Amino acid sequence: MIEHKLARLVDDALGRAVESGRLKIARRPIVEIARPHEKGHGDWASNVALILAKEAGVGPRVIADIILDRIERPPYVADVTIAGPGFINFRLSNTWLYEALTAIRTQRDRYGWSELPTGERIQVEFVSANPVGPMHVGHGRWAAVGDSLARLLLAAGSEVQREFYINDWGNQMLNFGASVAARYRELLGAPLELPEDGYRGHYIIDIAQEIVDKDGDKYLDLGFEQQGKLFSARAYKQVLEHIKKTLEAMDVTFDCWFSERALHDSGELDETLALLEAGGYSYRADGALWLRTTDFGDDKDRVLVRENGEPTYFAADIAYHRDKIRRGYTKLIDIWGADHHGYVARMQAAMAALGAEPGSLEIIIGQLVSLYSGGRPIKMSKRTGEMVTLEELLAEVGKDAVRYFFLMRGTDTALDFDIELAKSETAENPVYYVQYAHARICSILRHAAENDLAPAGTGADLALLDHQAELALLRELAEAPSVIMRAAANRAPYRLTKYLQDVAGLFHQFYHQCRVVSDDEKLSVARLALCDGTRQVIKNVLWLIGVSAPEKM
RNA sequence: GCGCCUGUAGCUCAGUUGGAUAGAGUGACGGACUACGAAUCCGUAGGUCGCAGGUUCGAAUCCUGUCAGGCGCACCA
Repeated sequence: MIEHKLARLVDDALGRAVESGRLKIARRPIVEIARPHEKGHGDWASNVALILAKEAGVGPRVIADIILDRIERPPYVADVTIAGPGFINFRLSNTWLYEALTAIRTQRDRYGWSELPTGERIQVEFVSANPVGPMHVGHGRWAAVGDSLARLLLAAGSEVQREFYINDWGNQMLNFGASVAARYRELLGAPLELPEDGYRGHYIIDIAQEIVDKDGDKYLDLGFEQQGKLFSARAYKQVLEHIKKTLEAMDVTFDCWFSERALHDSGELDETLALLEAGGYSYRADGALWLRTTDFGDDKDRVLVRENGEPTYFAADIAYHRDKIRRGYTKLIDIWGADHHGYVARMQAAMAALGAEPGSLEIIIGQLVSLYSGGRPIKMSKRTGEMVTLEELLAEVGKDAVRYFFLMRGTDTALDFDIELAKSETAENPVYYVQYAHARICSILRHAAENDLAPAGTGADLALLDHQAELALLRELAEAPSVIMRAAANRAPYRLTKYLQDVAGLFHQFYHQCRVVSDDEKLSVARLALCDGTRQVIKNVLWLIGVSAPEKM
């Protein structure tokens, strides 16, 4: 990437300045190159002279001068100047932009991807919705964020595995089963005896109805408890299938569906508890077994095994993370909703107790989603009178808009999702703005083909692209690799939507200022190459957020 | 009471890890199709970066305090 080349130029000059004794500093700082906001300040700038001023005991402009005198100027550097308080500004010649365009059109679907593997094996665990009912819109956000993050990490050169943790054990499962049993009895004529904290959703009736349809009153004589066990085992699979289908409709797939129950059955949970005890991290008090999470920064110790002998969800979760560690990932990423943030400290404490390396578990907390319709908040589904489900949202606004909207905001800010806006096919809707740019380019390329024109191959006269709109677009396209790397490093897929809007905007501007297919064949061919490169970049970045790149709309 | 997140244009939000004159979209107003997609583009207007201190060459960004909103503080998951 160009900024790395420039950083090296500055760093080399700095090295020479120090060697010659002209500049006295103890340590050379990491040279950072940034894009100035103001176009008049050149294409790239370094602030290294300002950083060094204090230590060197001379003014930043003096230091900048010293560096400037020693800096190399390869052909792609048109000009280096000092400005303001001591910024070193680079103006680049256009050749590097043409090289970037050629790279896009050579690397194709791989443009923007890292050429070097990181050597990391990263596991991303996300959604992990309880299999006791339909997913809500919040789950959709974690699905979009988690899947895009996985794609980003892959592009950044890591090996990635996606995992869904199935909470198929514990009170909620019993409760779920009991709720189905109550509905089952009701359907067969008995009065409704829903458990106090039972599930009230209509889908429970649907599930019970299915059992009635298939097996009739076969189970009616069983006790309430037995019915519950039987039905929960049977119904959760059904719900899980439903979850899977909904996620697939979002183009989100998992490499592994990990069962909590399996941890109990395999003895891994007991093993983990024994391990913690052997390490001296647990103790008995008030009839329960506790983990000393306060030793690792939690504000109170946490129960592992209840007074009644049942392990807590936390205990199972520790066994689960131990299992992950043993599978050999170099990094674990969990994506949780904001309603679980209170759980972070104890989980990190447990990781430390397990002897995991600090930082090996990253927990991303996503803030919650609120639904709106034309600016008015909605909580309930019109159809069912219950929570709006992810499935309904997908059916209503479509996969592309759902994924795009879920990635329009930083993960740590609350998200307002306006259904009417997502459905609208107008300028207000950024999904269409970006997709329109892609479709428009495809249309131009089709039009060109009808006139026997094709984008220039490599070695064509790209230097004809010197209109300011062309150069601005080229500059933006050339940034894709660093945008992608930064988004991956910051676990911030939402930056991709911003970038897409910038690229699409610059393309539309270019389109209005520069006629692509014209009588000037050479210029047409060069501009078609620019169109083709833009199309490729939009397509690649859309893939990273899981949104389609339509050729027609 | 404690912890996490968030306060930036009328509205919804960016702001690339501390840089130069804080940016988009939308809404409002005014313009641009006899040629490649007007789902587009151009122009105008709009700011005490919640508030008060501090750190330094330099702060929307870091620190402290404070106000406001969201979420959470289980032997639930």
